[in-house]
Amino acid sequence: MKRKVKDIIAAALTRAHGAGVLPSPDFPPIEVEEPRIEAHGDFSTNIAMVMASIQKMAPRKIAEGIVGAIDALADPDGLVARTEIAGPGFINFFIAPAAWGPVLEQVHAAGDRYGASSMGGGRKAQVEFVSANPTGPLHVGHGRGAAVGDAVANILAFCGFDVQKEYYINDSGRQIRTLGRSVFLRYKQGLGQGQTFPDDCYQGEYIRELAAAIQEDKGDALLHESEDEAVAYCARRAAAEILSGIQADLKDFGVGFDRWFSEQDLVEEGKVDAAIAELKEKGTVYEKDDALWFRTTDYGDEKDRVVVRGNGQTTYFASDIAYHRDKFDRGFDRVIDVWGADHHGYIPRMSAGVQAMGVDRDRFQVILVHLVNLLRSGQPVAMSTRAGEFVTLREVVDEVGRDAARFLFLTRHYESPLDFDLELAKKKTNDNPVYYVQYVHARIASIFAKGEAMGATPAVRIEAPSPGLLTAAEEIALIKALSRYPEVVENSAALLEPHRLTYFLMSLATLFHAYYNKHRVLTDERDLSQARLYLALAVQSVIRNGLSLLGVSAPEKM
RNA sequence: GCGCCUGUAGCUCAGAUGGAUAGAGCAACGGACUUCUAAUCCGUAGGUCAGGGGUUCGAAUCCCUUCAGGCGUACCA
Repeated sequence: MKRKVKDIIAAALTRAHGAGVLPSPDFPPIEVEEPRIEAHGDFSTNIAMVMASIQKMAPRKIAEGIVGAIDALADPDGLVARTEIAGPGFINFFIAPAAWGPVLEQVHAAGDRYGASSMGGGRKAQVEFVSANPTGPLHVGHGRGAAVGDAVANILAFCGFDVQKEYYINDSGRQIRTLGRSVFLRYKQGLGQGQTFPDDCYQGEYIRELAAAIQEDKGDALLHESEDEAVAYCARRAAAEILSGIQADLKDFGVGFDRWFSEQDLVEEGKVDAAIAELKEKGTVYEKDDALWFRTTDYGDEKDRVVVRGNGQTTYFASDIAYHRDKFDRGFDRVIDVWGADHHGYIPRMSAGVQAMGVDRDRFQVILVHLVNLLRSGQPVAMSTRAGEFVTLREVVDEVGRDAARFLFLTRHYESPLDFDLELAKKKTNDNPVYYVQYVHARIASIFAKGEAMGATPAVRIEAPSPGLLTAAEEIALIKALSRYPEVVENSAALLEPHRLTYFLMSLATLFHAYYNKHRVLTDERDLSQARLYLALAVQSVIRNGLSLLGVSAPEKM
């Protein structure tokens, strides 16, 4: 609808210029917004004020010229019932109530694809997210990253990008060795070789469990191997087991990946060395204090960074450069990384890496997801990663359910810290937005069940009602909201902000609940009932559509 | 110290690319179930958009600055 109003304005501008009312043919982009205040109409434009200096005319005078040019030629469908010039020069548009009808037809015609766009033009985009080290189970923070990454990927795919979802496994390097050492020490303790357990080892109970499993399997065999071999064995085995746990957790959270990318493979295939060689070739590295430094300051970083340490080992950063080299080699036009906010200092460095490889900097984007504060009835739940005491994603999902967890993770902008209250997440009331939205879907399903029992024909589902039946204020408000959906989806995609969709769904739900309480869908009048069923079905479709982009189910019954 | 993020109603938060009189939920108070699911709705009340400058027809939004909080600032990952 907004699109059509823009077209009308554009036509009016041309006509006004042709009639000599507007001296200059130089028209700025037309912006149309929906005023907050109802009295200001359904849409309004500031075009007259923006053009004032170009046309060398007073804004209100220009507005008069434009309004005068809105005639049957500019508005062939007769959408505009009335216009007015207000304030410093706004033009307000009042849409004829009957003109909203076709929006519903569009919703029904497009079905599951309503709101989809070709914005991405089939370009390849990769979203890499979660990527937690396989040194321990996923916690709630990872859950938020998973919910955000998955939703962003879904939204981009819906907007015409060819999206691939990837998980990067840090299965090489020091943390994995520490994992092996931790497990081996617990293993030795289990066999009575009790030594002190260092602070820099992983403290969690799961380490003991892994050690116990190894003991059960291998007895004391590892004690007869060299320590290096034993630690390496523990590391390999523990990492594999933890990783399969992570994979199961994500699967049960409804998050799937197209590819699990191993850092170890990257190293073994020589891609890390190749990346370093490429940097050398390009002359962006230098040696200092036995180490090899990458001149990231050339790309805006605050200091240069080491890629090869004095001891000859490559850094994590070196792997990451190689990894991103590989991503772009795989043909992605856009690479989007979802990181925990504590890694924000890493962005300039990674961006430097990408640019040094000759990739345009805006093809690489990072979404920083801020932390989750876990609460229970308003009280913080003690969490200490240090002591290995943290609440896992699985525990949370088991307690509150997958839909609640996923939806609540998306109720904030990801750069805002999120309070996640376990008790609130379980509540089945107004306080809990998940059920509030899902309830609309179930309610409408229930109306249809009732309608069929009353003998409403299936035809109501596909036939557009005759115009003029859906004129209640609540009905127009619902249709307006539905007409905004495609724009909300596009904005979500353009800004990589799924919470916009979450908020849209909550406000659509509010409108429907209000409508439901005020009007009956199933009435004695057949035509009216059909019209309202047609509207209700459109609302249900958009709710389902939006929830599915967020990875949340749309139940028929609650 | 430097860098990034945040600061909007008592609480939790929306307000992309500058628009008219600042938005929602919760909490508080008062109402609505013989009805298609009350997991709902309606109403009342609540504000120096952290403070101060600037840019312009117009600023929560852009710029500068002060303050407060969070995070980062490794030859760790």
